[in-house]
Amino acid sequence: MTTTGEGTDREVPPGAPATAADLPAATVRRLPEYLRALGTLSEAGVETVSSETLAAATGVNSAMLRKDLSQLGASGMRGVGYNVAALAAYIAGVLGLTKDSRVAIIGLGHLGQALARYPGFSERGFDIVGLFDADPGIIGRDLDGIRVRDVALLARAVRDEGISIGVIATPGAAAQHVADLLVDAGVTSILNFAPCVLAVPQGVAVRKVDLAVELQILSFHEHHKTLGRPDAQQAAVDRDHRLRRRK
Amino acid sequence: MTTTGEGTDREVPPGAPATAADLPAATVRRLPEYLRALGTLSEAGVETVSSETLAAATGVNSAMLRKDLSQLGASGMRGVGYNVAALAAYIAGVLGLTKDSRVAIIGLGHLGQALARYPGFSERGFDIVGLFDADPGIIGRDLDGIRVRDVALLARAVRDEGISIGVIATPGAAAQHVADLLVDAGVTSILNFAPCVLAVPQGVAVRKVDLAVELQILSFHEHHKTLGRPDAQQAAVDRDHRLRRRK
DNA sequence: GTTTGTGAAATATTTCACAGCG
DNA sequence: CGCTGTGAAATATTTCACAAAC
Repeated sequence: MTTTGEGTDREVPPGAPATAADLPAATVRRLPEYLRALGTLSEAGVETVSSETLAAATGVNSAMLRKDLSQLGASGMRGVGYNVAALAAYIAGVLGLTKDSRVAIIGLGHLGQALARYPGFSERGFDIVGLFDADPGIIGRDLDGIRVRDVALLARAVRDEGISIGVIATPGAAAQHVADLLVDAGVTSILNFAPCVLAVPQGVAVRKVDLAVELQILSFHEHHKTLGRPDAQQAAVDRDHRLRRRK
Repeated sequence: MTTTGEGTDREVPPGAPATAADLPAATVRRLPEYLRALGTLSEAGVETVSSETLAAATGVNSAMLRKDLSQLGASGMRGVGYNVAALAAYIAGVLGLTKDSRVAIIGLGHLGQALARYPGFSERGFDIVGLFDADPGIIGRDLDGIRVRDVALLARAVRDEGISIGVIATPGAAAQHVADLLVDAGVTSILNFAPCVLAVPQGVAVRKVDLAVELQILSFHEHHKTLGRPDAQQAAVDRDHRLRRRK
């Protein structure tokens, strides 16, 4: 068996499994996908799922899925599959989603405002409790019941309101300054939408999302598709096209 | 043009270098970062940059940067570094950014509206020329001079208006249908913000951005930081903290 | 002297393929 | 039987380290 060797049987303690501390980064990236697919299955009333089916729903290879789960310490039943509800709860525990996290968004231009109103955050356990901007024209504005505050008040709010995640949606030029404020206030998880690399101390996790970068990567593929082939291979595309739809 | 052709051999044709077709995916992901950093340097009046400096500005190892560039076919000067302007032009060529791409956004809820107004797209060569939604309450609305059309008109618009990239910002339930419409209309590059896996035929490139997933990954790190250590190691964090800022 | 370009080593990640459990 | 769990093989990616170019 994996590790956890102990007592009579694999009763998973509420918090998180003993092992989960140093999962491969690639595995961690996939866990939220698994969780989402499990949620869909659960809503559909499915109680058990095979690695093959769950892998198809998340776009990965089934062996990789099994390996990911076994590294987590989760377990299925041979010949049967995984219990959907139990597995979802287990993954949620590993991801630390058993209680909601409190999030601040800094920078309320178009993107920041959209993020502040994005329902997917609260649906998945992230409470947006603070909105901050430096622009007097934006400070004081009300977004879905939350008032935008002066970024000068950020540090205190982080401490007083238990904010653990900062989302930076400012222009690139302001992003490093905001990151410094967040770090000084004790935030160790940052999601950065500004198009720049942030310097932060060891121990602070930063994830970067750059929307234009995604388009540029698509542009690369587009460019080399039309470049590499005059027009061929379109047949194969059309042929496969009817295989999609439904899991 | 791209390489500033040198004499007899390796005259790179305007479009892209001879080699660029099958770059490692990891390299392609980094090219937009390099390009952005080069743009910043260029604006600052810098003419030449070493792999060490450019790597620092993009958060990668300098050897990897050099390997990436040499795989592209780009070249620097030993003892000197890379010409900023030439390298930027070269990478832009490889990414197919020499001419603007035409983009449609489907789904104009909060996120879609923010994307439609996001200045970073047009700044980096992506023209948003079509906005589509299925909601009669949104169709007809005007966003920064572009009118939102009925999604039923999508296929024709793709063909008539030379749209090559589709951005899906609908709820998950509608995303696969929209993807099918796009694919049927001939779009082969899709950026998907909906929280679901899209099935598309071979030859269609899909990139997925799920904002909640990013927060969940941060949650994992946060969870296992506070879990693994009662409170230690904060000293090291604070010590390093003053090393940031400025490259 | 500095910095590129790159083999070779080290890691990380994915896939195969099958023993073994339920 | 079908399906999990996992060694071992295959790939992919990153880092090291140094010779060659300027």
